[in-house]
Amino acid sequence: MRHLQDYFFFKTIVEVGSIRKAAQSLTITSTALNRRILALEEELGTEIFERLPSGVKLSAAGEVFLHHVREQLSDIEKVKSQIADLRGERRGHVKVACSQALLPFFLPNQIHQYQALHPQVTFDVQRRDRKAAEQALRDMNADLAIVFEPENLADFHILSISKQPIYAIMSAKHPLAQQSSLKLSDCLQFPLALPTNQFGIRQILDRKASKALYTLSPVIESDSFEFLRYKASLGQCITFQIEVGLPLDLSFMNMTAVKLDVQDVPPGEVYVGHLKGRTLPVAAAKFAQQLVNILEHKSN
Amino acid sequence: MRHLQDYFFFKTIVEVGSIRKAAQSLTITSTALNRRILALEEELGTEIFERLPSGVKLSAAGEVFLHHVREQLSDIEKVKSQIADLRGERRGHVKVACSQALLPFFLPNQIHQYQALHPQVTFDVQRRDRKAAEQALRDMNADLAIVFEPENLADFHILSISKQPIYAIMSAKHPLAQQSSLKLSDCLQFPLALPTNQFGIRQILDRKASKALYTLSPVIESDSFEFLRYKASLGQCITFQIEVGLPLDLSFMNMTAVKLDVQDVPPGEVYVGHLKGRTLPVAAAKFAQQLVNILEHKSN
DNA sequence: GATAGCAGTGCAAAATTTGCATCACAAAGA
DNA sequence: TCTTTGTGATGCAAATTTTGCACTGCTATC
Repeated sequence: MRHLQDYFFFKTIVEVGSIRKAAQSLTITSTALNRRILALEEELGTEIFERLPSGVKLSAAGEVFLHHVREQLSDIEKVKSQIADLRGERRGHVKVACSQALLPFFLPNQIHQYQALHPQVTFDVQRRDRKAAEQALRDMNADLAIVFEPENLADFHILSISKQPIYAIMSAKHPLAQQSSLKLSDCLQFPLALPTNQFGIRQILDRKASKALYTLSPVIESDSFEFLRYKASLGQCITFQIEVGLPLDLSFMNMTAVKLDVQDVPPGEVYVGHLKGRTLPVAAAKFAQQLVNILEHKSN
Repeated sequence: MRHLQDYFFFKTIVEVGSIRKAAQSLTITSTALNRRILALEEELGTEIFERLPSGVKLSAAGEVFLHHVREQLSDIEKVKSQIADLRGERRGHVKVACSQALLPFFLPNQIHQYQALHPQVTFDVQRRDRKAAEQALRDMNADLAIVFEPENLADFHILSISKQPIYAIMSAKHPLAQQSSLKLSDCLQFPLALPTNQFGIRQILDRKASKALYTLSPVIESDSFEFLRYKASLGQCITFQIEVGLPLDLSFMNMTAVKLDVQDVPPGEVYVGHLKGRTLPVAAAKFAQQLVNILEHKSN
C-alpha cells in the first residue's frame, strides 16, 4: 500500500534506532528518509523522535503514533484479505504465536490441512511462551495465539479453551507401557525426564507433587520436548506431554503414551485467542475456527 | 494528514456518487482524481467502483474499503488528539449525535462548561433520532451518542444509563401549577400539547394511557419542543418533558414544571454511549466522562 | 439522432521527491 | 587534545510523480 510507506519506514526506524541504518535496509537514501520523517512530524505537530548522537529514540508522542502505525499496517492486511475473500479466492497471511507443545505436530498438521483448502494463504509461526505470545498480539506481530496454561489474560480475547489431559510417554517395552491409565505416583519409581519449570506441564506436575507431599526429581531436565522424548525412547525414562502435543506416530518410534488419571493430575488448558477489540483478517478468522473445532472435538 | 488524502477523496466520491462532481468540491481536476482512484484500485487488486453512465457506485469490495476508510479518518483524529493531550494542550473535535430533548438546554450547557476548561476543543452537534444516532456512530460521523429511549442497542457501547422522570409543563397560573406531584390522569381534563409519536416521551405516555384504557387526544402535536412549550405558556395547555430536557429558566417564562408520579408514569432512560470496540479521542472521552458524572448525580 | 453527462487516456507542464555534497554536532579513541 | 566516526539536518540540481488540458468512447435521455 503506497500511502502506508511512511508508516512502514517509520516502524523500521523505530526498530533499528537510526535513520541512516534504516535507510540502508529500505533502499532509499538517509536524506530522503530523514525528510519524510520531518514532514511527518510537521503534520503531527510534534517531534516523534528524540535526536541523540547515536541515533533516534521514540518520544512520548512517538510511542502513541507507533501504536497507531502498527494497528494500521495490520489493518490494511485485514482489509485486503477481506476483499480477496469477496472475489472467492481466499488469500492472506496468518501470523500465529504458539506454545512449544503444539509446535511439533499439532500446528503443522492443522496448517497443512488448511492450506490444502486454501493454498494462497501463507503462515508465519512464532514459538512464544505465554507472556511473549501476548506481547506479540499487542504489537500486532501475531494475529492469533495458542497458549498452554496462560498466566495473564488481559488484552486476550478467548475463542476457545480446551482441557488437555496429560500423558506419560515411554518406551513401548517399559513396564508401565501396558497400563490403560496411570497415577503420577506410579511413575515415581522410574527416572523422569521433565521439561523445565517455565513450561505449563511441569508446573502442573509440580503442583500435584507438592500437594501430595513429594518432590519430582528428574534425572534430566530440558526445554526441548523432542530431546526428552528421544531420551525416553532409549530406556526406562518417563516423560510427559499434553494430548494435542502427542506425536501421531509414537508406535512407529516404539513408544507409547499412557493417559494420567484426570482425577490424579488435573488437565491443563489450551487457550486460542486474539487481541481484544480486534477483528481478524478473514484467513486468520477461518483458521482460528478450524482450530477451535478440532480442539473442542478432541477434548469434550 | 497528507497520506490520507486519497482516503478523503474516496470518501467524498462515495458521498456525491460521481468523480467529476467530487473533483469540483475537492479543488482538483476530475482527471487527476480519476487517476488516483485507478491507482487505488490497482493497489487493492479490485475495482472499488462500478462505472455507470450516471457516475460511480461502490462495488462490494468498495463497501469493505469504505468502512476501513471511515475508521482510518476518524482514528487519525484520535491519535492527533492523544498526542496533543500529551503536550498538555487538550485540543480536538468532538462529534455528538443527540436526541432532540437534550438539545435546547442540557447539551449547550455541558459544552459551554467543557469549553471553559478546554477552549481548544471544538464540537459538532447533530440532532438525530435513536436510529439515525446509531447509524452516525457506525459511519464514524459521530463519536458520542446521547439518546433517549433507544430501541436497538447493537453496536452500542453504553457508558451510562440515567433514569429520567417526566415533568408536566404548564403556565405558572395553571390550576395544577401548585401541585407537588401529578398523575397522568390528572392532566386529562386539560388540553394536551404533545410531541409526535416518533419521540420517546410520547411513547411512554401512550404506553401508560393504553394500559389505563384511555387514549391521549392532544389538541396539538408537534415535533418541536420549543413550539409546544410556548403554546403551553399561553393558556391551559399542558406539555411534557424529561428532567434533563427542562429549561433552567421556566419561572422566568412564567411557567412551572411538575413532576409526574414515577409510580404512575415510569421514567424514561437516557443512554450515553459510543461505538462498540472503538476507543474515543481524548477530548471525546473526557467530555463523555463529564456527561456521565452530571447525569448520574442528577438522577441517582 | 442530437445532446449532455459520464469515465478513461496521451502528452507536456508543474510540483514533488530524491540523492549528492556538505554542515554541525557529539562521542569514542589515539 | 586532536582525530575519526558516527549521528541528523540542509541547499541545490536531477529524477520522478502528479496534474491539467484536450480529446476519446460510451450511454442514457430528450
